Amino acid sequence: MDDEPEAVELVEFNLKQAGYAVTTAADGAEALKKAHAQPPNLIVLDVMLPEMDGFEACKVLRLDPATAKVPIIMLTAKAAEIDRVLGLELGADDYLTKPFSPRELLLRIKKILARGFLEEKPREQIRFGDLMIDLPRHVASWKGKAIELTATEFKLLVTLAQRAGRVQSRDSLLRDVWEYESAIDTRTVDTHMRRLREKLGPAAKHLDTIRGVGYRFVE
Amino acid sequence: MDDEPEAVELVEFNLKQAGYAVTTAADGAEALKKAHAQPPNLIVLDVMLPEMDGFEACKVLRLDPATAKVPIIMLTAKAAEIDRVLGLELGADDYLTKPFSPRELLLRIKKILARGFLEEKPREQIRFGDLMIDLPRHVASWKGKAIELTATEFKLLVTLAQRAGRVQSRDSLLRDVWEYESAIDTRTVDTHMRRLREKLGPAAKHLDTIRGVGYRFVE
DNA sequence: CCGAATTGTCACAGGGTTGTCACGCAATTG
DNA sequence: CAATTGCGTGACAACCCTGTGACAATTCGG
Repeated sequence: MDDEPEAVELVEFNLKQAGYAVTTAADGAEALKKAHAQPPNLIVLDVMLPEMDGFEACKVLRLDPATAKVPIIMLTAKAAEIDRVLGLELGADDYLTKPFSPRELLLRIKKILARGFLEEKPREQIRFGDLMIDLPRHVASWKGKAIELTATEFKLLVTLAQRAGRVQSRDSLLRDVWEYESAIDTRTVDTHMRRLREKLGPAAKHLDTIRGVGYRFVE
Repeated sequence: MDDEPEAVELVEFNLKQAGYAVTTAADGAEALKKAHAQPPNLIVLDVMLPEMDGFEACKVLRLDPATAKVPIIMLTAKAAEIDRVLGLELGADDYLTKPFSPRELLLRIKKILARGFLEEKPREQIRFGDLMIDLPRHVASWKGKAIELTATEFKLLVTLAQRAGRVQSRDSLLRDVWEYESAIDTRTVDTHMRRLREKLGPAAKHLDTIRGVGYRFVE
């Protein structure tokens, strides 16, 4: 996403060399369209773009829910523009002044991706030792062997595992798993915990009971 | 909120000069009404007020959920009153003895606001030396080793630690930990303090008994 | 339409937790 | 120094909480 074709190619080559999947755009409008259609993990944006400049594009990217949280690295030709990048609360995550070395850009990208990936994105797979939970496949397994779980049991396990370490009260579980409004006092949660434990077998050691408080998933 | 009009004006002038938005009240009842309608960030309260004295007003402010957490600075004419301010678990955050300079008051205000705003969000983890209390995990540990606590003991410890340094009366503890309405006079609190101390072992040094008043968590 | 699986509720028992009391000691008061 | 007040302690019974077995209601698939 740059205005100089050869510079774009240079960056693209280097990033692909480093193992990243790269998509390019000739101008701001095209970049926005592509980013919206398939939000990338990171956007490198040049301030000087035909049609729509980088500042404007950045603003639009931030307003679009699809791309609002995608990290953005801005490329500026003049050092003076840095102030605008940082000062105007554009939401750019980092910036680089031209000319820059591809290696420099790579370092910045790695840094931001490392930060972002570790904190954000709900994992599609959760692993604790020999226990694996695959959300999209809706399957849990112990030492590679699948565990047959009903829909409710699976949701309960996922809810506990996603907040691993944290104690969850019965009320909170009824809200998150059963989507109940009011906290009815029944043994529903306990019963399902029992069934879940039975089916998990040795993996049930991850499920702790905190008397008087609730349940907790531990490593 | 003072009983001497000219003193009120002096304080008001100085605070506005310093950039704060100030609202005044002629007596305790009016102060309570205004504070409830639009809770301020901080309240300066004179002990000597017509209609309702500062002690009473302070108590009411603490009971009202809307103002329960608003910092309060008490102004007292006599040094002897300080004991009541601090000892009776009124919940005043600081006090000043008359006569005082506006500059002195400003300093206290700044100090309290700085503290309050920085610690705004209730911390999820509380550390005092080798003692660590993890609220979401519902775990307390000493030098990395977990301490087995019952639900009540844990809540008692958290309540004390969160108001570290302040004395908590048995009544106040019964309200916060046990959620009792009336203050039943039993040895309940004492018994649980004993059990908590036993389990804490060396960490029990943080738990002070203030004879005739209550308990306090110290560093 | 029927049978199997899933799911929510209930009663009950065991054991940990908790509130209360009596008692003794230490600190405070006069 | 004696009396008083307040706190720590040990013991204990009642209670609360959780796990469990059972069962009916519901859903789902054949």
